[in-house]
Amino acid sequence: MAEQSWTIRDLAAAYDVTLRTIRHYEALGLLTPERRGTTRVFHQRDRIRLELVLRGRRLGFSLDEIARIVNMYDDQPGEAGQLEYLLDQIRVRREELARMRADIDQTEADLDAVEARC
Amino acid sequence: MAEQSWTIRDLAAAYDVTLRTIRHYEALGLLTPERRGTTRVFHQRDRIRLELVLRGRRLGFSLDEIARIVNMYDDQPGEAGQLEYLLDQIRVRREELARMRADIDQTEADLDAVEARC
DNA sequence: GGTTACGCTGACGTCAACGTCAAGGACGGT
DNA sequence: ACCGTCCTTGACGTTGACGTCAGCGTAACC
Repeated sequence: MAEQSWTIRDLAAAYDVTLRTIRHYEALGLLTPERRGTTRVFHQRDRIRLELVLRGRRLGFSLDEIARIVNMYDDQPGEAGQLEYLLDQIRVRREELARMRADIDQTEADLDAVEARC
Repeated sequence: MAEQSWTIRDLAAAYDVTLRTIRHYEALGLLTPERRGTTRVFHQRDRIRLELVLRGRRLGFSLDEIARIVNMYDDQPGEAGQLEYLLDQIRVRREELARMRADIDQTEADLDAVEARC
């Protein structure tokens, strides 16, 4: 069975983003579609990447940070220094996520209080 | 005992933001310091507000959204329409927070996987 | 063979969230 | 009297994340 592929328009519709956004993400190296002539051809890999990007975006990360994060998924951690760096980045992200979770908890508690006042 | 107060510099140092940021937040109505002459004088209320703003910021909300949220804490929900609107806003925020929590869970699971690969 | 639909690349515009001067007023210390 | 420190208000600059428009190519359809 041949590998499935999508046009830029397909992808934009599927994830509710604009064509410009997808092109922008490619310019930043977040997506690396195949080219047939000048036309972009997207594969499953690109869909997964886009999902990662959008999730990062919802979590408030900059596209720059997201780039570093998604590249962690692909990188073969060749050298030992690279590996160390990678694990360090993971630790940093975990800390951010943990603080976010705490912020969410606090905010929800606050919302509870506001709601109770009604 | 007199109410405690702080200068703009105190507040900036305490929350690790710039003076410009604090002035910007005042311009947007997020902070409403007292004035002694032209000089801003901050009180406990402003500290609490600033904490809310920074939490909202860490969660990726725009200052505009944050303004609406923090004002929910103060508003006396006068009319019934206002109240309805307020509760609706709370519901919307809760949904966003819930999705963020899911995103965080997913991202942490992904980080686990990346880490395990090492 | 003209129109419509889709694709591409520049390149300039926009908006939020500040950064960064410039120019000045109000203090305390020496 | 003058310095250093803190405060103020404009006002223009910057960065990120796209929006938007111009100008063009191509493939399908009628």
